[in-house]
Parts: sequence; C-alpha cells; structure tokens
Amino acid sequence: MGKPTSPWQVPGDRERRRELKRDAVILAAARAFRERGYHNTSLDDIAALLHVTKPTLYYYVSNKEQMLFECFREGLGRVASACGEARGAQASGRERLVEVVRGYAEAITSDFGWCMVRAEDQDLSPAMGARIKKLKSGIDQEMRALVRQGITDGSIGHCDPKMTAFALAGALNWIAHWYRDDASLSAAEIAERFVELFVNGLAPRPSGVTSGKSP
Amino acid sequence: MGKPTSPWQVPGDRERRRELKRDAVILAAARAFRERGYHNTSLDDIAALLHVTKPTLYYYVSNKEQMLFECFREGLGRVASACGEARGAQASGRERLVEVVRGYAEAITSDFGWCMVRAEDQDLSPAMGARIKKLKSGIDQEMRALVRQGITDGSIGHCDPKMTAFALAGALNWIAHWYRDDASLSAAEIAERFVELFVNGLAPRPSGVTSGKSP
Amino acid sequence: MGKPTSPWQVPGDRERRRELKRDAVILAAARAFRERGYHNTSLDDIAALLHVTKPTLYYYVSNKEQMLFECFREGLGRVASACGEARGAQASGRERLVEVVRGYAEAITSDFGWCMVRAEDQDLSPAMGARIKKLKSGIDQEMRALVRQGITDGSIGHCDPKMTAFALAGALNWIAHWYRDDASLSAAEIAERFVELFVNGLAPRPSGVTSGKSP
Amino acid sequence: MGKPTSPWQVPGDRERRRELKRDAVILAAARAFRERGYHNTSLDDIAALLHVTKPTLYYYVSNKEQMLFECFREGLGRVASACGEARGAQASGRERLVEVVRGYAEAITSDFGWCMVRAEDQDLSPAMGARIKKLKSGIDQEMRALVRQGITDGSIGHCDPKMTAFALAGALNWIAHWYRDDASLSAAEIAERFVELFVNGLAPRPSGVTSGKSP
DNA sequence: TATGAATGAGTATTCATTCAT
DNA sequence: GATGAATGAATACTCATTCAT
Repeated sequence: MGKPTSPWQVPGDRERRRELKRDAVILAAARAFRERGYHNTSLDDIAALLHVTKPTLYYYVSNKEQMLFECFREGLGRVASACGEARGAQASGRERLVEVVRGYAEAITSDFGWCMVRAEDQDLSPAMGARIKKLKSGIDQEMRALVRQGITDGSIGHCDPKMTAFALAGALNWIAHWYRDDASLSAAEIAERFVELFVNGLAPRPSGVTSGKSP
Repeated sequence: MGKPTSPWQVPGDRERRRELKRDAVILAAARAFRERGYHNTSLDDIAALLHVTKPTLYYYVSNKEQMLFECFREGLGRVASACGEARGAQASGRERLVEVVRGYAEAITSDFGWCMVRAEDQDLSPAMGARIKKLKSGIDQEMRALVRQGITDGSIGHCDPKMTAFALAGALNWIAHWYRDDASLSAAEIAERFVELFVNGLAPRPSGVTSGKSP
Repeated sequence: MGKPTSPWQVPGDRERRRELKRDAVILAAARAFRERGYHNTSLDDIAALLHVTKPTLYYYVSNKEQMLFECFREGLGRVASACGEARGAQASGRERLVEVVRGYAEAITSDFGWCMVRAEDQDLSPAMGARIKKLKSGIDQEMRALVRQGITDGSIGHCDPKMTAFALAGALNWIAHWYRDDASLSAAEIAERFVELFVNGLAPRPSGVTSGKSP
Repeated sequence: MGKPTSPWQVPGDRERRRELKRDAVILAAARAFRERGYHNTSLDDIAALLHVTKPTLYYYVSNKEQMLFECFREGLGRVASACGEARGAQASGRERLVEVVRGYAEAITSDFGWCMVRAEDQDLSPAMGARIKKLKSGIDQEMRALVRQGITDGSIGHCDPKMTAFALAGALNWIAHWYRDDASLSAAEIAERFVELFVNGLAPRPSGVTSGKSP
C-alpha cells in the first residue's frame, strides 16, 4: 500500500495480475479523489497516475461511480471488520466501543478515508446511493448498539446513544479532512487522544478516579 | 429566512432592494448546494428556484464560486460571533467553550451549515481556497485557545488541545450531514447532548459529581 | 425551403426569429442525415452547416434523437395532410388513393424524405421509437382503408389490402433512396408513372380500356 | 440456416471447419444487424451470439464493414441467381420478371434481407460503397431489361422501364422492414400477392380477361 | 486458434460565463 | 435590471481495432 506502484509490468499468473491491476485502479482513484475531490478528478487524471489510457480503466471498472463505490467499500470494510472483532471480544460495551474507534481511526487515515466519508448520495445514482447509505447506516447502528450495551453493563454512563454515536462518527470522520495537511500523529495516537477525551470528558476528574485506562 | 421568497417584486429604495435580492440569491444557492451538492447544482437550478434567468444571477454575484464562498461566510459568521460573545463573557474556559458549541450547532443546522463544512479548497480557486482555509483555521485556533484556557483555569482536565478542538469541530460539522434526513432534535437540544457528552465523557461519573450542567 | 439560408442574421421579432432558427436547425439536420446517414452525422457537422457552435443546437433542440424525430414528423406531416385532403374529397377509393400517392411522392422527394423512411426504432429510444411506429402505422392503416373502400365502391379490383398498401408504401419509400442520385424526374412525374403502373398493371390492357387516366 | 449453432466444436477437416465458422460469423452478423441495425450492433454483440470473443471475429473477417458487405453479397447472390435462372428460361419477359420477383421475395425475407437493403454507401468506405452500388445497379439493370423485353414481346404493356423497376424493387425491398414484425405470410405468398398486383393493377379487369395467371 | 489486454479516435451532452439588447 | 442567445471548454463513455501470448 505504499506508492501507487504501477503493476502494469508485474509478472505472475493472469488471474492474480488482473486483480492487482484492478486494485491499483481503485487505489489511484482513491488518492486522486482525496486530493482533488470526486468531481474535479477526471478519468484522464486517474489514467495518467497509472500511466495508462482512459479506456483501460473501463476494463477494470465499469464506471466512475463504481470507482468511488469501491473506494468507499474498501474503507468501510476496515471499519466493519473492527466492528466484527469488537463484537467477538470478551469485553464491556465501552471497551468494545474503544476498539471500534481504534479501527475507525486506522481506516479513516488510510488512502480510502476520504472516499469513505465523502461518498455521498448526491454524487451517485439513486441505486448506488441507496447501497452506500445502507452500509453507512449499518456502522451507525453498530455503534449505537455498543453504546446501549455499555449503558446496560454499567461501563458507560447515562447518555443518548444516537447523539453519542453521531458525535463519535463525526469526530472520527473529520479526521479525513485535516489529516491530509497535518499527519503529525499516527492513527493510533489520534485514537488514543480521542478515547481519552470521549471516555473521560473535558471536566477534570476528581483525582484518583481515572477510568480512561481500563483495568 | 423562511421560504426563499423571491424578492423580485418587493418595493423599497434601490439600495435596500438590491441587498435583499442578493441575499435571496445566496440563500437559494445555499439550499440548492445543501440539497444536491455544489457540483450537482447548476446555475440554472438556482435561477429556477428564484424564478429568474441565469444571467441575472451574475448581477448579484460574480461567480458560482463566490456563491459558495458567501454561503460559507454566512455560516461561519454565526460561529464567529458566538466565539466573539464567548470571548467577551465573564466565564471559565469550559463555559465559554460550551457557549461556542451552542452557537456552532445553531449555525450548522441552518441553511448555510452544509456550505460551511463542505466548502473545500478542492472546489475553489487557489485564492478563494486560501481565504476559506484561513477563516476556518481562525475558528480552530479560537477553540484550541479556549481549551487551553480551560486547562489553565482548571475548568478542563488535562488533554491535547488540538485533538480536542478537532474532535469537537468534527462532531459539530457532522451534524450537517445527518440533520437533513433526521431533524428530530433542535439545534439547542443537540448542543445540550453534545455538551453533556464532551464535558462528562462516557465513563460513568461517581454519583454526585455532575459537572456538565453546573452554572 | 431552398438553400439552408442561415437565419442567424435575419431581422424580425424575437418569437418569429427563434422559430425560423429552429426550423433551420431541423432542415440542416435533415440534409445532413440524408447525405451521411444518422449515425455518421455528428452534431458538429450540423453545427458547421449552420455556422454555429454545437451547444447552440441544444438551444433549439433537446437531443440528436429529437432532431431525427422532428425531421420525421415534418416529412410525415405532408403525407398526413395528403391523406386528410383525400379523406375530404368527393371521389372513389381509387381516386383518393391516387391523390395520396401524389402527396406521398412530394413528401418523399423533399429534404425530409430520407428521415421519413429511415427514422427507425433501432436508432431511437424506446419511447421515441414507439411514437414513430404509431405515426407510421397510422399512415399504413389509412392506405389500407382507402384500398378497402375502393374495392367496395368498385373502383379497385379484388386484392389483398394489406399487401397492396405495403407494396405502395415500399415503392414510394424507395424513392428516397434513388432520388438523391437521380433526380431527373419531378415528384409529380414520378407519381404519374407510379399511378399508371399501379392502376393498370404490367399486363397489356385490351385496347380501349384505359382506366388509369379517367377523371 | 436454423439457429446460429456455434460451430466452434464441430469436427471435420480444417478447410471445411474454417468455412463453416466464417459462415456462422456472417450469419450472426446478419441477424444482429437486422435486429439492432448496423451502427447499434457492436462486435461484442456479434461475438456474444457466437460465444466467442471479439478478436476471434477478426480471424474470419477483416472488418466490421466487411461483415456487412458479406451479408449484403449473400442476400444479393440469391437475387442474382434468380435473375440468372430467369435469363436462361424459355419464357416471355413478363414471366421472367415474375420469376425474379419470386426469388427476390425469397431473398429479402431471409436473414440477409435487411443487410441487402440497408447496406449503404453511408456506412461504408468509398471503395466498398462503390462495389455495392455496382452490384445493386446490376440487379436494377437486369430488371429494367426484363421490362423492356416484355414490352417488346408484348407480354408487358407500355410503361417506363426505369420507374417500373424502381417501383418493383422498392416494394420488394420494403418487405425487409415489415417482415420482422409481421411474418404472417411466407415469401411465396407475398410474391404471389405482389405479382397479382403488379401484373393486373388495381383497376378492376373486365371480367373474363385475367392475365395474372399466365396461360 | 483464440483471447486478454490495451488503445486511439470519436461523440453527445453539460455548464459556467459573456454580451448585445 | 433582466434576458435571449451563444459559446468554449470539459468530460464520461463507446467501440473498432491491434497485438503479444
């Protein structure tokens, strides 16, 4: 996942090579979108990044729209798997939520982070828009559920699960915006700070009661 | 600020009338952008909303880009004035920050909220992009300063001011995304929930120590 | 309807001028289509014929497809009015049919003749295709009806109305093909020959029994 | 000539197999062209019909244009051979002409009928266009000659041979248009009706003088 | 033989912007 | 003030064609 090494001269068996190229197309698209925005990125731009001509892109992807969708899916997949791990873990609601935050931060700082956040209905056909909305909503529900669970098991104080999930998602998504210009912290470090903030809050804790670093 | 009442037949002195029309153009643009996105909104769309023809818009605004900028400025102005009030208030850093959050939520749920968040360098000429960046950065600095002040005066616990400001801004900006589909809460209510969350955190407070709603 | 005089400098009141221009667009399209075929004619070609730029065409017509449709309609309209006149005339079925043949020949040798015949479902969206099919079918039914009426009133001998209408339409439509290269006869002359042939047939009539030119 | 049985697994000697495949390509093209039109048919479409990939087609045919040409030739060949038989027959000009009409109807209702009629200069390179024009013109001349001969030998009444040939060709060619949607009659039946019409004409014959069914 | 991969050329359509009236 | 008319520039997408394998 380093530089967009053009796999157009990589040896290997056909199947594998094709897959690599397709991935390269998606990755190049993700980077271009993140850099210039979806609408300001022409297929020629992406093709140029790969040292390929425009129609070649269509060999691997059926649409500009689909490129955005694949980028989105790639990013969201990482969040989803973080959710999956959290679900499987033996831990309190809050601990699980913290785990999701860590995975989310990781995803959002990746090349696909921007697409993940900015793939919007507005830029997509109704059908595609609906698919994306559904996937996004899935993550949202998952986070709300964890909050609710935390409240139930006592690891999270009383709060509005919906607003809490929105606030968390917002803070995390926003990373995609500022991380381009200011990548001085690693995803893990950002996650750490966020966890600290969201768990303990701004108000100073009475000394001795540190609940941020779980037992 | 109700329906985009077309002021094209409103009487009054010339200067005033012109201003009203210009405002109507900006408002119509804001609503269209919020609805369809910047790139998916054509000037014809905006003109149609106002029952006017496209070239007329140019009488009040020099650019499509400028429309976005004005919308942005309109939204940000409200945040800025909230900051101003906070700055002038006799209160702790945290209290002031809370005040800013309230104003921010108000602004972001307005017609101009979407433009405020989504006006990006990508969609704008370098010059315009720089201006916007500067304005945004101003708000950011202001928030960080409040956090720092709060730490100093003891109203805010130890934390990373930059990350905290980012998290707050992210959570608030994100409102622009979901508020279109789900406006079941008022800006004030949302602000309330956010304040509660950010001030107290998720971890359950030892009973008796509620510092969120303290005067 | 002579040379495609570009009406782009013609004076006159707005409404009228606009109509003239639109007509000029349609006519230019008709000629280009007839010359090069629908698919081999680019909008640039048509624009060039009118000394105008491509987007200007869209000011008068919403589509390339619509151009074809308008050309088609223009041509068919003439046939339809011939049918109308025939319907209103005080005459035998055969005489009326002959009248339609004359109008048809006139239409098919016009600039719109080619489009009339070649505007096909294949080149058009389903919706447009259906509209055209319906219009074509209308003419067909009208001709069959005249044949049937002729049989009834004794002016036409026993025959299959459907096949007769198809044969007539085919012979007439085919004019559009060869008339481009060989315009040595006027529409009226062609019609005369066709009437003679279709009325009397190839077999030599017993002398004295000429029924073709009877009043 | 049933379904386009893909002959890609047919055994047999090399030469023969290659020929079979080439024929299958031409036939598939003919059907696709007839269905969707020349320009709306992509080579991918044709390849798909044969369960083959696009480049494979180039092994059997050098061009898309050539496909059309071969389809055209296939159709026209049948007409030409009908002409040949007529030429060799011991019969009057009219009887020979009738024979050609029968063969023509057979050809035009075949899979290649559409291509026969619609292969136009417009869709073809100048060179190819010229070849086709020449072949078409040959048939035309042949029909005119038969008409002239019929006039000479008294089997055909006085008429304009050129217009007569055009009318006949037009009526016959037009079959290709309507036969797709309405194949309720066989080619032979259509020919019968056409012969009846063209020989006897529309005007009722004085009873007792039936010259359609030759003595 | 057949195909996977790639490309060059072409085209309809959109849209912000201008300007004479 | 407002508009009808026109345009330049840009862009997604298609497709016939080629070639190494």
